[in-house]
Amino acid sequence: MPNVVDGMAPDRARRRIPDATVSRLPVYLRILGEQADERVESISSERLAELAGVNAAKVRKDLSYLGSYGTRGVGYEVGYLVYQIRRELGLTHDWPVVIVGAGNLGQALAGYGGFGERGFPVAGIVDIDEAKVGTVLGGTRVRHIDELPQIVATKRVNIGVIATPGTAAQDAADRLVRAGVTSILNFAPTVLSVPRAIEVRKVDLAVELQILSYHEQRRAGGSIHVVPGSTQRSASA
Amino acid sequence: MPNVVDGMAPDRARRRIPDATVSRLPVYLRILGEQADERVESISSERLAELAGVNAAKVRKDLSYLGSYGTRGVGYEVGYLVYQIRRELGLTHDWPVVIVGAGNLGQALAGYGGFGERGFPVAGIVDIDEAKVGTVLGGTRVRHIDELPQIVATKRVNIGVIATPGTAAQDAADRLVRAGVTSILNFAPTVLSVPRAIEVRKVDLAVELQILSYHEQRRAGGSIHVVPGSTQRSASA
DNA sequence: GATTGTGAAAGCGTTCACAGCC
DNA sequence: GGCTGTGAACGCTTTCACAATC
Repeated sequence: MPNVVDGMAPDRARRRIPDATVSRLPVYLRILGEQADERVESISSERLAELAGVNAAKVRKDLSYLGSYGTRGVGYEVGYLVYQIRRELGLTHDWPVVIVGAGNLGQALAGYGGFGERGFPVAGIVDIDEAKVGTVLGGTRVRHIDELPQIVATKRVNIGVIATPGTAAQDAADRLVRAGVTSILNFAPTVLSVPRAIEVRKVDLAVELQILSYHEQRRAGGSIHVVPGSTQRSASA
Repeated sequence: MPNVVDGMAPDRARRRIPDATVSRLPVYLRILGEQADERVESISSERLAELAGVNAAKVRKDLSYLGSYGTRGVGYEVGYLVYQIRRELGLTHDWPVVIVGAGNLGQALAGYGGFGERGFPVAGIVDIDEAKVGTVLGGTRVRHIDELPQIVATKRVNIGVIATPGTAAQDAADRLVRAGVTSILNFAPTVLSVPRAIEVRKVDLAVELQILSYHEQRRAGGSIHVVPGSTQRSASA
């Protein structure tokens, strides 16, 4: 039996949590936060599942990887669960991020504000284009990409965000890695080549749209060239 | 048995393609397009896999769902494969999209340009805030959200993009569905409730960062409170 | 009585390995 | 000889179903 010293990680915390579960924990966390704001103190897997758009068994399995933090016949204490998920996700402190690329997307990300609120303050935004250097985005002055190592070192940045055009993305990644960043969120439509130790996640907006296009095309009946739009009721599922 | 009229969809095209494969086809498509631009006429699964950052068996399995379009001992003809993937993804014609929300993200998406190039022209952008109506973003004038039904009907829009704050996202979804949209790309951190027939995909930037945070936290050693940053060489994987 | 936690079953997705074909 | 196409094996994820617990 693992001893619990101070409410901190028992053995459990060292066991690897399945990727699929890790990707859902942030969703549970947001919902639990909202529930806490509404003074809800206890929640069942059934209710949490409903709010998260998944099924209850999945919620219970997911939460069981964190430990046995529920009470049978009752449910989960919201505040405690928030604490445990935050701890597991490493959200007990802020993770400053640096954004590479001050184009449209970089500007939007810097100006978005939601990052900082959720524990990912923008420590800096850089661009290779001298013309963009000095302009202010979301309260952060754009600096030249050559200053990347300094920003990463002084602000203790572990996470880099690539918001450059596809052609510049590999260079951005190389610079981030050299500067000491160990995780990258890549918005460019490019497969990055980085050392194995670097964690990369990719968000490709065009890919998402193309997946939707596939489903639209299917419901239109495949090869038959239906004019898209307006009065569809659509297929079954 | 559906008859094959003109090199269009054989039986194969009606078979459902696994989700995981559908999500990779756009990646192959982009790479094949780049290869075509460089006058590459034929490509092996090995090479395509390398460029896509996956393994060769996966590429072959994925492509086999489209049909047997390769040549043993040789590889795949780039141009033909591009054609087949585009057809399967429904990219033989444009899919105009409408963006709801002209805040930071909506502006970035409208101004991005990459959408139109890849077959998803911005048919309109709407906001509920009168103050934003009339301003021009990426060549498109912002219109009031009440005009949504008109835009969807006249421009034959099937895909809606939600770029509102989380609190407004469900209302945006309701309006999109009422206007006749059948697919939604949701950037708001909210689980949408929509009719089953509506296809929804979600992109949550904060979730992606939190997944990275999880991995950073793990490499830092879990409960031990390591100052993030600078001179890490990191763990094994 | 209600609800969790979890083995076991079922379902998907990935990888292997090799027959089939050029 | 080289490379595709694919059954079979494997591993991960989801779902079921029920004993354990409050």
